[in-house]
Amino acid sequence: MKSRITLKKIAREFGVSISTVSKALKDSHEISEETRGKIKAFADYYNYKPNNLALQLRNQKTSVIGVIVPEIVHHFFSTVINGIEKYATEKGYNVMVCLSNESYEKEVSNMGVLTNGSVDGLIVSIARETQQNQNYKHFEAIINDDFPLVLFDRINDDIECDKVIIDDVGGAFKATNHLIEIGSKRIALLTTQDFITVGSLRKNGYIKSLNKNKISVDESLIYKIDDKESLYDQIKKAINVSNPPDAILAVNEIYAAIALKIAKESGLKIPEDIAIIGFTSGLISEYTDPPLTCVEQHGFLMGKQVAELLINRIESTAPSEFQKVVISPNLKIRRSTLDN
Amino acid sequence: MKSRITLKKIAREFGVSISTVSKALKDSHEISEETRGKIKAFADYYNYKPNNLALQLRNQKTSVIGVIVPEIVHHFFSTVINGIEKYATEKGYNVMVCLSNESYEKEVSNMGVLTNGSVDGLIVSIARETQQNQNYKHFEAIINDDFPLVLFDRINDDIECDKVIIDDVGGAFKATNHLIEIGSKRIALLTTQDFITVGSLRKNGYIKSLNKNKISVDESLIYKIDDKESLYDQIKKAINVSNPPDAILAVNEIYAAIALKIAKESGLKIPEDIAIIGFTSGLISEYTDPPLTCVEQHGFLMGKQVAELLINRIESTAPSEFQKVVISPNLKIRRSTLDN
DNA sequence: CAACTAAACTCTAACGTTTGAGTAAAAAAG
DNA sequence: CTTTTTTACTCAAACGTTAGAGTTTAGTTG
Repeated sequence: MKSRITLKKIAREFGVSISTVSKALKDSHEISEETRGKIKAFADYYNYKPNNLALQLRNQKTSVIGVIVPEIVHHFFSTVINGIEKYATEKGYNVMVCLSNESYEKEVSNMGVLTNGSVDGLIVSIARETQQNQNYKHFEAIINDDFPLVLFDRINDDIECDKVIIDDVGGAFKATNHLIEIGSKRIALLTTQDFITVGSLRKNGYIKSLNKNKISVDESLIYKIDDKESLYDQIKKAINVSNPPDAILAVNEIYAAIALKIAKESGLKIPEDIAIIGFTSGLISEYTDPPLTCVEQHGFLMGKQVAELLINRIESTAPSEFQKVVISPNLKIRRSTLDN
Repeated sequence: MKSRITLKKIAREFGVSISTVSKALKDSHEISEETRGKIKAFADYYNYKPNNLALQLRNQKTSVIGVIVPEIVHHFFSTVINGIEKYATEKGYNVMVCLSNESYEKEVSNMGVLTNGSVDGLIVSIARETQQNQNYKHFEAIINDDFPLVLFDRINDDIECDKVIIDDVGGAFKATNHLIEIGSKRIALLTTQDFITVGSLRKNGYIKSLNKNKISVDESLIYKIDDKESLYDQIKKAINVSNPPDAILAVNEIYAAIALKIAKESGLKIPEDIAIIGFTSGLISEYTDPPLTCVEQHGFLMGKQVAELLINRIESTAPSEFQKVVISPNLKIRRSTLDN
């Protein structure tokens, strides 16, 4: 790669000092019309652009936001990133995306790299392994430095920073209420293992709705799916039983789509024999047959919120209280719970 | 944000010079055991980490790869990014993702920002608007500087750099051959407008297969879908006709899923009355009923390839010929083309 | 005891930029 | 013709780091 033209090279070309060139390019009145003109023409011709690193170092400001997410091939996360990028660009920031790949170690190393001057602030959704280990030392380190940080979706309440979450309890509550309204009595829950916070929150919403509707919680209807084994086999066990449930609430889209598939294969009619609701993150729910009713998570809005909180934190000088923004999901009713 | 500790501050603390500190932390024999010890302990206590910007400026190397894609909420692109990130991390690089949002202007500005020192190399998939305008000046600029650049998927042959593409012609050829083999005679093509290169390449593959199988090309069976209008209405016009096609090849997953939905609504049996194949990028095809046969694009592999080419280019000193890597897609046969 | 060597530092330049302070020469003012 | 002002510059420091060259002091050698 050819090295780019710098102020120094232009200065040498005209036998002037570097600061003369810098000022000339900034149209400073300190430099004569004539000198300004020739320097600008030359710089233009050689396509001079100030070096970002040098500017960032001098200004102690990168105008870059770091984002660390567990995965990127995931509709919800990529939608959030899209929202972050949109808001960040409007405000003159670039976005640097890193993946933790659900690994504690990668999360730590990514945070280490990004916080050493590369970015002005950080947005993180915590890796599964970190949530499992409950090891948040790497967060404490940057919190102590008052490094701008916003957590979203996969958060931890002990970390003192701005946060944005979906109202998972409310979403599951709404969904369960809807199932009860359409007459379901035995609602199975397909959830994740307990350490996944969103999974357990959604379970709480499910239980809250049952309680409110005076339906006793039947633990045998709650299935904790392990993502490392065959989803298909595990979900089959929830449906192919002697006394199958009359409704299913799945904490994500894939579980719901698989449940739908299995139910159909078992000859069950949807929603007559079994109604199904999932939490959406993608487009699958729209194209299944029947299309799936789902809890919509508003990832784009979430991204904008997250970016807004972070940029405010970066740009404000006065310290202010940390905020926790809760985004209410809404229920998108489709034919998997409603005949038309 | 509290300012981080620097060599200068440590130097001041012990009344030594900055270089003493720098060397002490690097365990240089030039510094006495005693001084080294206390400096290292102090640095450790205050969690000293060298500032990246300063290192990058000094070393003229950022170890960051820039990626510019048209969208991120898109299974194919996010999968490619995943592959890039995987390989880049292995090689000690970070990834900075920017979105062109299909806009020429954003592509130009993103490239401008990233190439001014922020990254060591750039990976781009060209925005729709840029392909439409045929304006590639911004690429020429960085090509002239020998700035490391790799294009993927949405490429332009006039830009001299490394490239990675899917064999779109071959994929569509395979898919069309398969349809003909199962007895389809009137195969409709749901494609994009001509300026989208992948769309027109897939059309070429379709035509190539018809020619090879001695089926005349019926232009009235080729539908150029405009992404800005209602996909549903446009695709309906391809199916709800007096003499409907007996097969559909769609150049992406959404078109295929919508076609499937419309065909079912119209009372057509799949695949008996109408067989359907799409190019996949996501998970939809797996969960439709029947599941869709599709051309699989290997985005992750593509990402690794792209990153490998770029990092080789960055790290090699000797100039070498530009490569064009072609990845062969494969046909995943599901029930939308085959009874079971 | 002069000359040399080793130890343990410091200095300086470099990466590329900005900006306030300093300076020399020319022009204007008194 | 001296003083002041203006013009058009250059200098120096700063951001944080590294690495080779230079310096000081003490100890060793012949």
